[in-house]
Amino acid sequence: MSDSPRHPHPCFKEETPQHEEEEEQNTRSHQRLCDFCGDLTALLYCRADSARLCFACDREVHSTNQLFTKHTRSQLCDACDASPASILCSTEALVLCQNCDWERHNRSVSSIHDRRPLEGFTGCPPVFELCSIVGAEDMGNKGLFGSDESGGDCLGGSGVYGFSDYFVWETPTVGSFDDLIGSMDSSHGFQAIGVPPLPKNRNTACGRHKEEILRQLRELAKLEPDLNYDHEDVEPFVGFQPLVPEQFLKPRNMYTDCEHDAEPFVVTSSHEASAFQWCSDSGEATNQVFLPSTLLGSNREDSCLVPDKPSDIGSGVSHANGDHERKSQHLMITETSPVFPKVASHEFNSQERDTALSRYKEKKKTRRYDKHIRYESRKARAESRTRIKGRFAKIDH
DNA sequence: GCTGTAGATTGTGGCGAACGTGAAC
DNA sequence: CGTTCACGTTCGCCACAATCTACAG
Repeated sequence: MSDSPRHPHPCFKEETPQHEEEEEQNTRSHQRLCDFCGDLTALLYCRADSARLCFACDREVHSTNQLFTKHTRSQLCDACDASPASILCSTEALVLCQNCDWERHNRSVSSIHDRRPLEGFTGCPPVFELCSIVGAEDMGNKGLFGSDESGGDCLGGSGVYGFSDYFVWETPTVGSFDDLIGSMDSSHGFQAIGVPPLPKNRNTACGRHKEEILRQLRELAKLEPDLNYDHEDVEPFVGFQPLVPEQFLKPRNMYTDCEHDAEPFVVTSSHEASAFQWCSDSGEATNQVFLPSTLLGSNREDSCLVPDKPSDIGSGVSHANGDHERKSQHLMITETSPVFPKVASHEFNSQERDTALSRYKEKKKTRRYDKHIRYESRKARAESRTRIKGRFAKIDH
């Protein structure tokens, strides 16, 4: 990741006038040609292949055998054109990789941008699913399917609705103990964070190359034999198999762009998976919180079990940071969860839930998944130090 | 509020041990 | 089913400059 830290990152540039920006964008689209055909603009990035691909080549490459379909692909970062995007900045309408996101939003002004994580996808999803994935559903309806009757959601209203939910995952599920910790403050205890209604614009996951995406999807749609199937009747996961059942059961795959991510979202049964999966639109289901299996252990409950008061648990871990303490947090919750008073999650009022939710979102926005060097001088120092078996050696003066 | 000082804390990377996982038997 | 092995991943260790914090003047 730290390929060339000394070079100014593409994101690190001054504001430019619009025409310069457009010009630059044109130049950039030439720079991000598909590694496979070398012709079309690359819009996706495959980590496994370390390749930038256009939609057509992506389909070609990853449909060749079962193994390739497991490759996770993401949109290509709009800023550096070289890394898989994992963050969507709605404010700037950009999809960004971790580095670019950090550099772009590190500054106080831009840090308030509306950002959320993006997910990759696997398999060879049909075009209408790709529309979902890249958040081009509206465009998809009009441009690909030639129908706008479905109300702005090409899958909307039907049972297959919501694939993009997995890719633009804003649903603030408690994913790690960090999140739980982050949800605690002096005024809150170990709060249940409900699953709120999905954001209205959650499907908008396109970045700067929205039009090119649409164009390529349209081309792809021409090649797709049966595009006009009935979405209600269609087998929703055909050609897209691993995504819902398996991906959901393998949390690391869900966060394939976030290898350091410490928020394993584990759904340990199909029942739970479906609960999370389909109930998001109904308010009734919003009380469910899923905890990582490591936290849940044998004490897992479908509802979140939390103490009324922050008291001991909160004070014990609220200041915690660092590996050791994080480990002990895991230990703590695992071991102490039996003593949590069992409070039905619906007993938490909506205001508390909203507060917890907003804290979660804020934390999620600022979370960094990759290693970040805070002090370059220390890094330089560490690199130049003498070592014995990897350990820093004492220098005799 | 500002400045200087002293002490405490943090962060940095490479190595190897420990650990986890899956396959083979 | 239990054991062994191979392989991949995670984590602790180390020294010390940089940074932070508290306090006094």
